Amino acid sequence: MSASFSKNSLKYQIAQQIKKLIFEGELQQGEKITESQMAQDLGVSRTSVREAILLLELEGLLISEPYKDTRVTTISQEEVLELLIPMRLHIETYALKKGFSTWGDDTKEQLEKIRENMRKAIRYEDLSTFIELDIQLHELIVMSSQLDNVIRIWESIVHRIRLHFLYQNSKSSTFEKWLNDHEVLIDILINGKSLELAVETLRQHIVETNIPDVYLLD
Amino acid sequence: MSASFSKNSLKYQIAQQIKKLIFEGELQQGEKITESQMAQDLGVSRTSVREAILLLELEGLLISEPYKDTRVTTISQEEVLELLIPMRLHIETYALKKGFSTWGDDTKEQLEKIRENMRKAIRYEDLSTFIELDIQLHELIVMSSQLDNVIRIWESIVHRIRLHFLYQNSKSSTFEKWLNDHEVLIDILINGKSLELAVETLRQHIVETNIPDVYLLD
DNA sequence: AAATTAAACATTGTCGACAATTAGACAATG
DNA sequence: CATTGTCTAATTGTCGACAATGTTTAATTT
Repeated sequence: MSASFSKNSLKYQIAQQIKKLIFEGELQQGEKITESQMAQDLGVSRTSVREAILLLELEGLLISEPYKDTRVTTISQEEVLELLIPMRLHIETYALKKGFSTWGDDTKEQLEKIRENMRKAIRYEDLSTFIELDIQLHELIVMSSQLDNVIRIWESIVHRIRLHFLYQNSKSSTFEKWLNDHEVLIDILINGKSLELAVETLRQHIVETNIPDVYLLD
Repeated sequence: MSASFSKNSLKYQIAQQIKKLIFEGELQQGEKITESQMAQDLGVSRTSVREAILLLELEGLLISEPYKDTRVTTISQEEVLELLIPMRLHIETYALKKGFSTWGDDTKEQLEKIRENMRKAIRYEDLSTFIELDIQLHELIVMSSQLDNVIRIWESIVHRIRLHFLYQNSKSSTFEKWLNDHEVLIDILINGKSLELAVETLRQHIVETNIPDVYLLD
């Protein structure tokens, strides 16, 4: 199974740049994108931009109507909380179950690095960087499973979730709580011997960092 | 929210045709697809085929390596049973919860039609048509929710599942059981007043038709 | 003969040009 | 006055050609 994706091809790079525009708030939900304009801005052909757009459309970040336009997707909070996050939970715990036993030193080194940077982000009270690192952490867990199908589905889900949380004023009240949470999780992932404990900690972590108490009925 | 997808654009048509080749067994798992060949066969340009391939790649049916080739995806039974089907369960029950109350007469007519055709398929002992109708039934449930994001994720999941079951010798032993199952499910969907009952019946149905007893631990 | 290099081929990646479709402005019609 | 039809501009859809890359084959060297 091809572990190495084609992250360096032009269309992926373009998709990445458009993603950046979206996640940094340059492009807001519902805002229009024109292929030719984007092609000119980025100095590439429209064909490549089209492929990038198709990519992002299938990833759920953009939605385009034929002969009309392409716009940044609008996602409802309900969908995020009731559908996307539960699915994310499924995927990540599955990836951890399947991959944990094969984790090498490199994975643990990356974990260590993320923890290091998280502590830094905390010292500088840099919330956005911290959130970025949180995503990296979860990405690492999924990537380490080396299951291509899992990785892809996860990406499409997480992008949608991320897009939604962009337009939520992140409450820094929960920030304090997250700090300890991450320390515990990473410690278990690096040193823990029990897969079950790791999975359960991860599950708890996702639920607590994402789902308001109101929705915890299921 | 744009309920009408762009199912008629060329790339979707091409994607559909390639899908057909896959689901009818013309193209087997791991088999290679060449863009130019496909373009020639279908009488369209390579660009359009490329876009269709990208579509199917993101839907999980194809996997392509840059400058090398594109092949039909290989999916493990483990992924299907432990990841994809549980996610499918999530999605369909969610779609039913959200959409059920807004179902109009047209939806119920379509349900009736599917039931009709299922009975026919049974009389002729046409298993493959029956399976096709089963997919249509579930598709209808999801489509009726009119939630674009949900529909997309569902499609990508179901295509992968379908691809997998293609290469499983469908046991006709369970066939008998399915017949009654479907009658009950459709009856509740058409006449049932209780959403909860409908959801629970659907859940039961998916579990029973897809997951071998061995995997029912969760 | 085995290993290495180089040329030829097949396939995918990128591009600019042209066609098809849509939306909006504006006139013709009842 | 509302409606319908027609033009125009903007945008997306489709195409064939050429560039970049990977694979195979054949020649060359040891």
